[in-house]
Amino acid sequence: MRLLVVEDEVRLARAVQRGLQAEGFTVDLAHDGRAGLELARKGRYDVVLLDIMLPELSGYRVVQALRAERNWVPILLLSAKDGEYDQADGLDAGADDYLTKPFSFVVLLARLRALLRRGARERPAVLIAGDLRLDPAARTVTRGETAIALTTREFALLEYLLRRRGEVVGKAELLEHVWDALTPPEPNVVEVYLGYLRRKIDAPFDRRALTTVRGAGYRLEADGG
Amino acid sequence: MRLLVVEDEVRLARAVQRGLQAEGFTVDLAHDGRAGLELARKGRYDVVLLDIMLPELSGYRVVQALRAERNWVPILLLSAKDGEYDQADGLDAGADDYLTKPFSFVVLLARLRALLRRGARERPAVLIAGDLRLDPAARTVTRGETAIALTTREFALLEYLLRRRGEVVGKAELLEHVWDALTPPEPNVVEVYLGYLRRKIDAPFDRRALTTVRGAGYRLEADGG
DNA sequence: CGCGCGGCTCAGCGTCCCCTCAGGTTCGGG
DNA sequence: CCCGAACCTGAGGGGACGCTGAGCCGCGCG
Repeated sequence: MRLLVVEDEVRLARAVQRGLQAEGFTVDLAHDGRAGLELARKGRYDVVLLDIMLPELSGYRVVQALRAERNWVPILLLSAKDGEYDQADGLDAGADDYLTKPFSFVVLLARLRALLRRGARERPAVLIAGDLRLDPAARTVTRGETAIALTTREFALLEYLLRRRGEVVGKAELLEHVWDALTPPEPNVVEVYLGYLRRKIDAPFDRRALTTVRGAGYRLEADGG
Repeated sequence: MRLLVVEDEVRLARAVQRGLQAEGFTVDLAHDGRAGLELARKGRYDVVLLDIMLPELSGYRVVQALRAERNWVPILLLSAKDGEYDQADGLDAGADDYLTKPFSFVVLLARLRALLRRGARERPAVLIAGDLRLDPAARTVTRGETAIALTTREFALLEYLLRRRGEVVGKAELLEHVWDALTPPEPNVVEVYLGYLRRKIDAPFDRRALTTVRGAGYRLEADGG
């Protein structure tokens, strides 16, 4: 579960971040409205915690902007003042809930869980490169019409490469993101798994989507090979 | 739009009723938990406003009872005290939102609208995947022409998977949503019940609607297998 | 009271996956 | 052409994961 916390009060932001991380969430931070909007656009978060009073761009505007782009990520507003119109306006602009500062961590958690339960049942976008398709939600991969069965690790690797298709991705970066960073395995696993992927998504179709860039890493061709 | 207001403080209840009627809602009243539960069961309301402190049956219990019956009417809790655990418990019991008394009418309206917006999105009457049909209201399941008898737990599990058909649903998520989170059972029950379901809805028909995605969870195929 | 049923736990088993290792191959530089 | 570095690949061990049959418990009912 990935959360985004947009909050200009740095101490509070960090406290919330630590608490939520302790609960097992992955938490990104932004400290002003513009940065928050940027991140929310790209980040595919499960929930966004959004302060109303923000420098650069108010939380209210951020909600408006996201909704205008048909981005339905669940938004939990944080409001310092309890001026009722602010909150009501925020909700009408498309936020899903709000909390009044100061709030207790227990309440925050309960609200978050409620939002997550509810979910923005909008599916994450399908990743595509040529005729190669990967659906993160359904956890399926197809090339043309044929479905391809991948193991967990293979899937994670291909998803990462697809998200950065066209770019060269270093072996170290793959190790860090696709494998758990705690006890890093032999770098050789990357080669091994690239081999597995090639045999599943390239060889049977006589294609070459996965390119080795000697000394630099690997690249998934944007056109699918 | 029909609303139900369950509130023992008669003057407040009537005030809210008048206000909401002025906004164009149809508003029924109940003044204790038992009557509220009765009405909520039969009434097909779009939203229920529910006081937590109620004679006969607390609002918290009413939520529990309705959710246990898989009645997903959107519920907005009204709480007099602001003891955080009450609100958190209420939300965890399945309420959708809460307001702390005293609340302003503007905020109440905004929250209501947020709930209505949300509520309208989901909750289709009958869930379908291929020739597999599940009717939550009638509590029936059929595959093609044949009716299938399921136990309570099997039904709940299948319903959840159907609501997210095509997506992979993690074991933890199933535990959290299909089983009560209070005393979480062994994760193995999920496997056990998936086995039961397979024997009832897949094996007799020589189909494979329920797919295991090793390391990730289970997926109910959108086309029914 | 005995019985059946539904819900759950447990332990055993088979399978699949992940990772390592070692030997082979390719590539580029000198 | 030679050499080393980088990469590929087949084989295999060990562990994680999921499935299933057996069994226990509580409950409702005849």
